[in-house]
Amino acid sequence: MLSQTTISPAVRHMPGISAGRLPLRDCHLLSGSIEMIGAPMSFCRNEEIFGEGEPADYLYKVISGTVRTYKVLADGRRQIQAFYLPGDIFGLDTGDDHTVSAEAVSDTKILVIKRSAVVALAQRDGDVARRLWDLTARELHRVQEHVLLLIKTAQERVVGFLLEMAERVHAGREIELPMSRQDIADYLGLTIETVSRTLTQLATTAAIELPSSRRIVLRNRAALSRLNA
Amino acid sequence: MLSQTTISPAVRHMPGISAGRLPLRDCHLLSGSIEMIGAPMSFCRNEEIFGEGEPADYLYKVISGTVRTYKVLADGRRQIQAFYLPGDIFGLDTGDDHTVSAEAVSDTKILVIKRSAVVALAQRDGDVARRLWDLTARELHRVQEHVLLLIKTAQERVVGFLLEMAERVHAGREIELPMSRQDIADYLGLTIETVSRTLTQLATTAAIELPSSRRIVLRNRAALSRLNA
DNA sequence: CGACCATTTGATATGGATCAAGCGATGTGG
DNA sequence: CCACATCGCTTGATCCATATCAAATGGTCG
Repeated sequence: MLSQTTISPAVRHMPGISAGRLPLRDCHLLSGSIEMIGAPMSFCRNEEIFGEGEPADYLYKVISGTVRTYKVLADGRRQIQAFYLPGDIFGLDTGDDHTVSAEAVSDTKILVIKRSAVVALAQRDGDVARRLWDLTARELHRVQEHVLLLIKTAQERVVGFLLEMAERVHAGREIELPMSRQDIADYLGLTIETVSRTLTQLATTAAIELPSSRRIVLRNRAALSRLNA
Repeated sequence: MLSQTTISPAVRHMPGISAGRLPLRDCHLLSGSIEMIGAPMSFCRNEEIFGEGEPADYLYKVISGTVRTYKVLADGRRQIQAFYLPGDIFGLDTGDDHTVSAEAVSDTKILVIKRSAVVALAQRDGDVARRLWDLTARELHRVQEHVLLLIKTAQERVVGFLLEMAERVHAGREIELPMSRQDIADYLGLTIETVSRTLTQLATTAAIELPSSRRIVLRNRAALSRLNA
């Protein structure tokens, strides 16, 4: 059982914040048009950013690196809800308390923003409020796509994941995955073995190429899209 | 392929709306505190309310009956995203166009509200904006729970569904399901046969009772919660 | 080089899908 | 009022995709 009362590392580690003072800094919070107060923080690989059940006093924007949010079921199964890449905002999937835990997938820099400041601003400024709503609606849409992934076959899930990642990192043909096979498996509701087998099978049929386990070349996007159901 | 240009029945059938005039009526849109403009409409069993890809110009509040929203994959599989019961608001899971289709599960009365009116109101009134945000966040939370359901075993999914429905209809021990086994199956990512078998098995172990196929008595909630993982 | 960890590969087991038949309620026409 | 069609649901038999268990491989760091 996860503790309901621990303080999130994002607060623990940040001098000044727990004392009620936020380091002032201008930065673009919401897709680059609203000036906002935030503090940059660093997390190393696998470090916890916040835990399920903790008060959700902050919003987070990924500067560099990758973040995973997840839940662990009673029997130990872990479901990854989302991966957040540079530019993505997370932590608004919530009411008063976090309903998921968040960890750094790789060494990560994150902008931490006091939620109450944003909410207060939104109360006065309709545009900010609209932005917050849009962000949440976008997140909702993403989770709905995730639901669709989870009813598909293993091959369709893996292909869907690759296409999603390719689009989000907007790389060319080759993508660098920041997460492990176990992370991918827990995101797709599969086992690590099935993910691995599916990737090698895709490589065998020349749809992809695997220069290394974390690098994947999309060799035939048309074929992949066809396999995406 | 679903048409991208058809007009939603909610608009087609409503005299006055397509002509730009909304019947004026006071009603409580957002959990009962904001006066809003809306028009009541009726849909009979299995009638379409709106279709995927249509412009999302309205929000909907269920007065009586039940609504399902769903997507159909290319190969014909149908995934039900949500069931909406009396009091629930749907149609805000979207940007400009509906990303899902909506149908009446049973004969249903729905309040139809012009989206632009709500958005305009939210722009001026921070409380309304906050309400919209909350509603979307709540929907997000619901979908995240749905994701968790989909990685569980068949028995856990069915039990989870029963407990969810019991809570939402806040009935006593006996719940009346408005939807068919096929609807339940498409919500849970299972087949109709597996849903049926799981229910009879739960009945055999005395966790539930099945007076008729649509009526289910939760005989042992503690046992059910234990089976919920 | 050797330990460690992530990943791949192989062999087998199993939960749920699929295919197929039976059953019970509801409705319709004779 | 009954014979019969229809539809939703249940039950049975078999199959298959993915999980599970187990071992081999490979890459990284001391």
